[in-house]
Amino acid sequence: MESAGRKPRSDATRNRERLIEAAKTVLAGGGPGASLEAVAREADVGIGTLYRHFPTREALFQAVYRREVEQLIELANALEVQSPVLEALRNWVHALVDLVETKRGLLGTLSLVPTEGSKAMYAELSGRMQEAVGRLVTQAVKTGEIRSDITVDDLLSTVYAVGYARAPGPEWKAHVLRLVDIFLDGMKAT
Amino acid sequence: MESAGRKPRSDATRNRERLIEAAKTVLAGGGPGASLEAVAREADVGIGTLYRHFPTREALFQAVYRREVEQLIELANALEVQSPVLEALRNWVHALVDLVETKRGLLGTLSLVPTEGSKAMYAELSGRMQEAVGRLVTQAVKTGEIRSDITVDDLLSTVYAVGYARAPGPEWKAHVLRLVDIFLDGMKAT
DNA sequence: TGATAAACGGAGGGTGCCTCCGTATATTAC
DNA sequence: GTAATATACGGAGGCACCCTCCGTTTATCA
Repeated sequence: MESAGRKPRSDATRNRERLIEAAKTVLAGGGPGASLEAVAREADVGIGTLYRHFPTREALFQAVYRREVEQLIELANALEVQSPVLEALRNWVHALVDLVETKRGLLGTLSLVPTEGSKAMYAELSGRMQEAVGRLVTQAVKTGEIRSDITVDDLLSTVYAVGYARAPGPEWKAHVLRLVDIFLDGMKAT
Repeated sequence: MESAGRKPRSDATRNRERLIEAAKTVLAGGGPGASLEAVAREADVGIGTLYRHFPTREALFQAVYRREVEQLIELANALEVQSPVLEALRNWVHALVDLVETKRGLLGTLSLVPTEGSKAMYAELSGRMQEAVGRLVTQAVKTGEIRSDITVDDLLSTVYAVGYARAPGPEWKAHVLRLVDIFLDGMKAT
């Protein structure tokens, strides 16, 4: 029995995926009743299974966050062929707002203080994401759809700032999307 | 027996005070082991007493916060006679950093979403505080110790921004104080 | 198809949340 | 001073969550 070569059991992979999905659903909202036991219940697995896959809250957070960002990167790549590019950008930014909501919710609910390790992960993912959406921005500049002095940073930091400044609540998303859309309008080439 | 006219029992007032003090000590740090039961233990009262005085987390938060801000206002008044005024301002701002730390800690530990009621309280207290420290700023401008274009808002919003931007942790206070001192230096009249 | 490494689930011990109520005491009236 | 009573106290108790541990189940591999 070669333990290193053995394929991971199929139920393990499946349960891991279900747990990440459940964690996003249950915890990201951050509402009352959010708990790791609730996550396990939602994923329809035992609490022990949750802890085996994710020994710490941090590990669970990282898994959800990583998956979300990966999807955001894929989305940016997929949108590269869409036109007008500005519309593609708008779609992408709306997805980014979802990410901010999820991240804030998770951090709040799990009451985590970012550790050194998570900061490193954050930096790596953030870099890759920036590169992916950077291509969209460059393209939009090239086609003349947006002002030429706009950078990826302008866009991302504004979305983050707006998203974090607004207090969480039922109106959060609508409010943030509205402001973000105004900003996107402002980016249009005159 | 006129229930409305009766003086509050002395032990009640005392315990209330002890609870507020304990809440500040135990919760503001926000570290693990922070809990309402821990607050009651620290205050040396039963858990029932805590809940009688502060039926909700919000109520406890408000009591601590209000007391802190009142003290900050008194401090500003007391410092009006100190000179140089810039030194008085510096002392006051350091106390403000403590408040930001406490407030962040409490909100985090109690995982509160500000309600309408607390926002109103916040606005009222914030206004009174601004007025009190505003006199210090005005005076410092008059004596020529700081640049004449400095406003109270410049000072307060910078302290808040710096305080909230920096992630909580053991280095938080040192870091924030350093940045704030740099800003204060920058305020000096040339 | 059997052996076994890997994964599962949930009981259980500890803690926190909040309520409820019997007990204790500060205040008031006389 | 003392009795009456409004007021406050403390903590037991019921419930949920946290996390660990381990007996049971199952997917993989020979």
